[in-house]
Amino acid sequence: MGFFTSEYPFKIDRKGRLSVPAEFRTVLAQQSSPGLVLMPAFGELALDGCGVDRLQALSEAIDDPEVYETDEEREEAELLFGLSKQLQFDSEGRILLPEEMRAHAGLSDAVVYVGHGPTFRIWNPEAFKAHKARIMERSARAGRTPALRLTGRRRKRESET
Amino acid sequence: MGFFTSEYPFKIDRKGRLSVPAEFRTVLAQQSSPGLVLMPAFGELALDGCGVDRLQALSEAIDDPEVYETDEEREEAELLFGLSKQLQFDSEGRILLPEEMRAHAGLSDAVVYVGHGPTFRIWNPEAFKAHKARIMERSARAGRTPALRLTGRRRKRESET
DNA sequence: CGCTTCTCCATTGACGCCCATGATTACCCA
DNA sequence: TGGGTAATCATGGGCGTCAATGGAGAAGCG
Repeated sequence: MGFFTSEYPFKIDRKGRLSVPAEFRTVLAQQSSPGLVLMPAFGELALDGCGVDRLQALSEAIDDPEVYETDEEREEAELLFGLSKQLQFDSEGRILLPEEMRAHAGLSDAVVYVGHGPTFRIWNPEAFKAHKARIMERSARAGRTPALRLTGRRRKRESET
Repeated sequence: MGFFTSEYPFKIDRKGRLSVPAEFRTVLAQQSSPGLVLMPAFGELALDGCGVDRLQALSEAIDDPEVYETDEEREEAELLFGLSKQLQFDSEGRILLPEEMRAHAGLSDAVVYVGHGPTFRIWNPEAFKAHKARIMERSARAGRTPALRLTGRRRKRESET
């Protein structure tokens, strides 16, 4: 399955329509059902997006007693399902942003799409700029170079002991 | 899977296009999806490149709760996906270098590809020359002969005891 | 009947596709 | 083995197509 990368600035038109980057659409087109899913990103002026198949998998995980360890976590996950919306593209590859989504992320006339691998995020542009700066500064202060990992630290620690 | 070796000087044409070495393309052609992935190399005037499969694996690791233990590290990884770009070859095996990439590595009209094994790097030629000299000098001063390793020291020690 | 939401069409600018060229390399055959 | 030939590669440029965006009209819903 595909994954989402890169940043794309896009405009919201006067009718509340928002084009989805062509690259994202080709990834989403590989899914079993067209369209995409949006949900609010908690604590950020942003929306989280993904394909329908991911929500299907998350839905199955809700039933798996191994996945959520506490009732609280499960309840939060259930709430997120309620806040999610499945949206279809129009013939030009646009979606109509629901009002709650625009309100949550404080979107007026522009957004930034940011690929996160299996998901992507739709940001308020100013909020994203600030977020990015904050993350970069934090990682620099921690003397760390941001890196992608294939495996966890735990495995390394085990071999050290 | 293949690996990347050697150094190749290449030109950026007036339209911002950059040929990918034929040797690299044959390695990349073995992947499940054509094209390549570029991301800025932190702290260097260079870009890191790899095949799509590698990023696919890194993408799956994002969902694994064992891999990124802290929210900070995960946020940095997500940001890196935003800074990464999936690029397709044109019919002549070239890519179109995005403006941010050129800006990060200070690329004007020439680059040097350097194979790093599972990945490769696209360098600003002057920066690479300086980098190479610095590494060689450092290893000479440390009285060390550069060497490739198959396994880490730690594991070796364990097996000795 | 008014408002929202799809469908259709238009525009413009970027990007991918095609063709061309020179140079090097690999290949073949005597 | 050596020379000739064909193939491949790096590079350049023209042009058609598609993507992003905007707007007008038709169709659904309250």
